[in-house]
Amino acid sequence: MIAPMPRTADENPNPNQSGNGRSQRVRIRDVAEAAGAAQSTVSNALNGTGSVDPGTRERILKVASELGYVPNRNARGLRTDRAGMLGIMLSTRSEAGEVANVAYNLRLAGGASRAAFRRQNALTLLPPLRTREEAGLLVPDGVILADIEVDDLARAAFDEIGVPIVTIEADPGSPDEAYWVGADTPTNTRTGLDHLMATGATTIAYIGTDATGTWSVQSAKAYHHWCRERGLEPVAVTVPRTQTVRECAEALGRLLQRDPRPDAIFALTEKIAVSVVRRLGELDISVPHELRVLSGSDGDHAAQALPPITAIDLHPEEVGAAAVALLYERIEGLDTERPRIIRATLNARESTTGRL
Amino acid sequence: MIAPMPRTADENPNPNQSGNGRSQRVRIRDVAEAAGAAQSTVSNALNGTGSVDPGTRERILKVASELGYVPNRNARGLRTDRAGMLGIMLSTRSEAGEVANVAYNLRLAGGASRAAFRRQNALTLLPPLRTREEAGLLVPDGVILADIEVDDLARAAFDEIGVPIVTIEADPGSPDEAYWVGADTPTNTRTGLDHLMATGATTIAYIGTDATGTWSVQSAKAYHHWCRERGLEPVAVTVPRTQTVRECAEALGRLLQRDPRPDAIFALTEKIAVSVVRRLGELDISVPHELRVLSGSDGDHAAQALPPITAIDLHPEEVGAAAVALLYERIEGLDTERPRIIRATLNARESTTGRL
DNA sequence: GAACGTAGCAGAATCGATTCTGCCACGCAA
DNA sequence: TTGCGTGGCAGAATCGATTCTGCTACGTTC
Repeated sequence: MIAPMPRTADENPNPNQSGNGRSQRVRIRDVAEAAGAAQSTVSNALNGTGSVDPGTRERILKVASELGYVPNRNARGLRTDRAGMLGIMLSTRSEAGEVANVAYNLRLAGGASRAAFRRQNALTLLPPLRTREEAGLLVPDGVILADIEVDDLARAAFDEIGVPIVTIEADPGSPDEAYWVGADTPTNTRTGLDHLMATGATTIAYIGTDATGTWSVQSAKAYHHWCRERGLEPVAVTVPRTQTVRECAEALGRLLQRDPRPDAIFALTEKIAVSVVRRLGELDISVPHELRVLSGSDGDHAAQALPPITAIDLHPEEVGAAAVALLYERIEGLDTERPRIIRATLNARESTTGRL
Repeated sequence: MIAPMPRTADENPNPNQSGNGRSQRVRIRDVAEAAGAAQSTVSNALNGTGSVDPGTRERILKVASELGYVPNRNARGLRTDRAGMLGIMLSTRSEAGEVANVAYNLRLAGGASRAAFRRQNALTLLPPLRTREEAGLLVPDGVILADIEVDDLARAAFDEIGVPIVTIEADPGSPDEAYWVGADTPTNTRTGLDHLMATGATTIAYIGTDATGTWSVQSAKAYHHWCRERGLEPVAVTVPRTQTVRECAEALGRLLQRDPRPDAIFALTEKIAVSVVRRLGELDISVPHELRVLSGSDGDHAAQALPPITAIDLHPEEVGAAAVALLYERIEGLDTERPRIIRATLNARESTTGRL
């Protein structure tokens, strides 16, 4: 009978092949042997825990790097009870690929992905989960919830199983919760409105959506405040969250019937802004001379419209990265600054400034 | 049946708080005790391995379900040498959020995410990785590479560390590799061209991109074949992969100068098609009466254009799900059918058929 | 009736990290 | 000199699953 091979120290002559056996990665034990130290010392040296002689530490780090040591995530996780991954849910409600602001969300996820990767953690894309049972099947160390609206089932599910949460924009259902990352929407909206006024507008209308998320709600509120402060009558309409071209055109139509006719429009989303500009082209209404248009969110489509649309860049990659950072701080129980506000910038383009 | 207390007595009055202690999940040992069986038997019963008496098996499954047992992923992974996650890289090259076909990619990732979740595996979003070292920091069980072009560094990196790969569309750099999922692009292109001809077109032009990915290359090739078969002169132009509105308008301009002027355009991407239709509106060229337009990829923007654009729906969610399935089969060494072709459907709309 | 094979299960080893426990040597104070 | 505290490290326990080994009871075959 052949004695069971307890794993030889021999080099695998063919390391490229995804062997049928266990992958022959360098273990902490190998580092310890090569450095002439105990496993515990190597672990302490690499993690900065315990007390290790500086000389010993140096030697261990050198050996580990030479051997190309990478800790086994499962072993570490088993001991520390960490999954080594964060979750991100781009939509907590919509079925299929019906995510609302596609470009924003993809850039958001990209930024979060990079930030997690830098910490050697995985960012996993979670499908919409509604119940505690579903959420319990794949438990990340923490979760980022985007596009969250009132009474969100996903938030409740993760709350119940004790997974730390950070939301993108404040959760309208939990106004006291400070663990969120997003924009200073009131300020951004006012900046946009001020810009429109500075370009000569006198009657500024507003097109938002009927979504109940914080961004949408806050922006509309800020618009009304801004108007009231100036003694202007607000002229606001909303489109359904599907924001189809037709719906946007109809909303625009309602605004154009107003008397006096607005000479500027603050459109909350890129999709609305693009549809509005296109429709104005069809109606032969000159942008920006007869009507200025500004978008509350920037992206390719706004930048490439004809004319290019002035837009507020919310920097979604930064938002994603900040969400990951805040989430780790929450997981680790650190009492850091929150919420985390990402400053937006206004990209002035022809739709408000005319040909440059 | 006795209500078995997993772990020690319940001393956490605030289950929402992420406890500082180890999470109190049910372990296989708890199931074994409650069912009066050995851990090994429970494991065999749950995994369908070894030989377990049907009665015992039944009892164990019942107990496990009652206790809400969910296996610890780290412990399992440590033993089986699996990460329990797949990676997906939406762009192997572009920096930042410059993914090309945003809507397609987000739906692709959504489909893959669901499919992985159903197997209790995580789908992790990987940032663009170019080197073996980068890829070694976070090693998934397998990886899906989308938007792959010739001489792709990401493919090489994962190949070197032995991570199984499935690509979205064939890898133009490895034509013999069959582990890919995608569309039957030649057939789809011909279907679109046939549709244009069936609606009365006689001179069909083509606008593609200069990307070197298989989809782009194959479609252009199919167009030329199709023309040759019919003795028609191909009229094809390309736009840079940025596909800005301006670039698309210029490409269209070149086509309109041709004599005879085309009466139909096959536009490869949704972005091109939308830009073309908009530009035609500006030029007062009637769609579809003077010029029919068809898009090689469907999405919201095509469906909501004015007029709505006939488009080929590539069913990206299905592609993503199939990619996950094929990847698992590759990981498990199964010799299953490959490549996996997802049948596309043609959504006929007004841009070719006129008002319905 | 003895020998043998096998289904079913219990017990223990194992994966590779972190972390607890305890030993040793050394420095300093009494 | 003796005693005590402590830095540094070795050894071993531990996390929770899978899987190997071997025992027992039962049936079958000669």
